Amino acid sequence: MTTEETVSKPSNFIRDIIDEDLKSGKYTKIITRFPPEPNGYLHVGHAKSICLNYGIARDYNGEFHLRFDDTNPTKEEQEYIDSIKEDLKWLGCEWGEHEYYASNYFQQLYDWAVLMIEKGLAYVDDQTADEIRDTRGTLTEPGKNSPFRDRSIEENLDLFKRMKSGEFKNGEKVLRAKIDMASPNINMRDPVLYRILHEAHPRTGNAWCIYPMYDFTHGQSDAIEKITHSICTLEFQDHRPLYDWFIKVLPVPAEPHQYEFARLNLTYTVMSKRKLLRLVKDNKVNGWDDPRMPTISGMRRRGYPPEALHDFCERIGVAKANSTVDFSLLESSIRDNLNLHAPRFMGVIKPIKAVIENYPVGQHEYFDADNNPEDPNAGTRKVKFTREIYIDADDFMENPPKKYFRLSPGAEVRLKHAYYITCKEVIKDAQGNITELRCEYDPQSRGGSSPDGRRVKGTIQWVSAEDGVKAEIRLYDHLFTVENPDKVEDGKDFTDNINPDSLQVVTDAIVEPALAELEPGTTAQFIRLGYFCKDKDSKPDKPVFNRTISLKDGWAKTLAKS
RNA sequence: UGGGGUGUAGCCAAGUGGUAAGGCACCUGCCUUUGGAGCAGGCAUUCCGUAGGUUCGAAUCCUCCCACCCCAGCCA
Repeated sequence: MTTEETVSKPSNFIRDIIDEDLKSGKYTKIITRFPPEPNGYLHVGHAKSICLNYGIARDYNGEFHLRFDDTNPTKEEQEYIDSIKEDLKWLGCEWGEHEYYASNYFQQLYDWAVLMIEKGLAYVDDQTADEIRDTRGTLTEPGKNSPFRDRSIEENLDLFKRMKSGEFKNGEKVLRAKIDMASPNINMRDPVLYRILHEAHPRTGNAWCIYPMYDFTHGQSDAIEKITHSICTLEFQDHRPLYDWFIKVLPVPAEPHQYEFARLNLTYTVMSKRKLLRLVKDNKVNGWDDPRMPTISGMRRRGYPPEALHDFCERIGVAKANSTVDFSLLESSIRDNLNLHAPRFMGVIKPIKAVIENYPVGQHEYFDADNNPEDPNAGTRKVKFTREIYIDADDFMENPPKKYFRLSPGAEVRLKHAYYITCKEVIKDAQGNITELRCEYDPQSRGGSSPDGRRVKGTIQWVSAEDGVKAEIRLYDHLFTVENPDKVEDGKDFTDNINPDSLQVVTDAIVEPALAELEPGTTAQFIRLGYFCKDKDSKPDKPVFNRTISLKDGWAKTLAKS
């Protein structure tokens, strides 16, 4: 019998194209690129593109370039450049020496623009932005030629040079390609190549006051870097003819090709930089790295492992159909990864004190607790057991329903790693709130099983009242209450769908002391509760944890069904 | 009434003329010192957007139609 070890490598239509290009000898080396505009933070949609581009370069022994598409200084900032690089590194991308900026090519692009003029393929237009818009035509009607379209080459050359030298104000003139104002593809109706922007650029400072447009920049930058497969999202499909036109008309050093795939949409969130920026600017969240944000930095702070994001990007596939992925698919990748790798600890979010009446006052002992049942190499740690402990309020019910096998009066439950205990008495305050549980333990059940072999179904976590540490816990839920936040009635917008309960802060949780020692950024499992990531806001005496994701709750499901 | 795309299960997604992969979700059991995890099974009655056609045979080829997405920035 033979078992075929098929390591599932991602397959998609782009890789199919690359396979063919390699097979036909069109290329011998594949070069891809990730081309962010530094005008915001990266989000999980970018992660999809990164995994696609970087994954291809890696799997085909090719080359991966990071290229900032920094052609619009009115929106771009160094802070964004820095954050993008940090996020890419965290995702495990290595671009080595291949860090590029479209702004590196400004001079070459300018020279090519001059060449376009010389070939009669570009002209300086004096029309205002409004006039250009009004003469562009509509989806069904052709546009009208600009009255400046037939200027002489000499005049165009002169004007363009004067645009560059700063003689004109913003908006006074633009350089346009001379293609076809009647083209059914609006992108071909004499697109603007250069606009005047008296604005300092994060990289080039005040060296330029004219900046190339995306269409005049992207393909040529690809060609300069000898990118073989320029992969972008669907909305650029209409730009491909223009992309190809520049490549054909200009003496570029290579002939790259553009391929488009569908961008990622996720339920319960928004995925446009514009909207994410708004959430940040309007203080709907606490910054770009708020753990509720779908940004890479938000997910990092939330405690999502980068490997889980890779796994997710692999699972969703790459295709051309618009789609919205269930958030639960992302959660599945997160849980799968964390289950295997996250160390386990005990903590209680809503502590109730339980006193083990028959456990001697002043006595204590240590139990060995496995750090990760999924990973024998994770080892064990000591947890301290004492007469007074805390358990979670959710693990006790005075009047439990059927099949509830946690603690209740007279019921027996197993304390994880320790003993069986039985609740003997419930102490309440004047208002009737439970303040303390009086319990008894079975000394025979040390380690969590008894010689008589009796079955105790329920196992709960606990923390010693002697060495438990107080902690702040931030419980997160979806940022929006509906699957598609953009679907709103007239007069409303996506912010009307913000979930008012997306963040709940618990300040008096109690956790094992070992958790206070964890490095910020570490994600651990709190047994039976979920995964929690130590936040950078932690203080030595007051650790702070972000709930990354809860554990699946089978009990909640059976409750819901009954 | 222009151009460019896309329609396979609740959500993603393979499939490229030979009789509908896989994952998520969901449902059943089993197991369990996390009601987690794991294991076993179920989950598109040949309706693969719809209607025709070609073919021994069609999700795959052809034709009509329908639905949805993108494009009229001196944004990317």
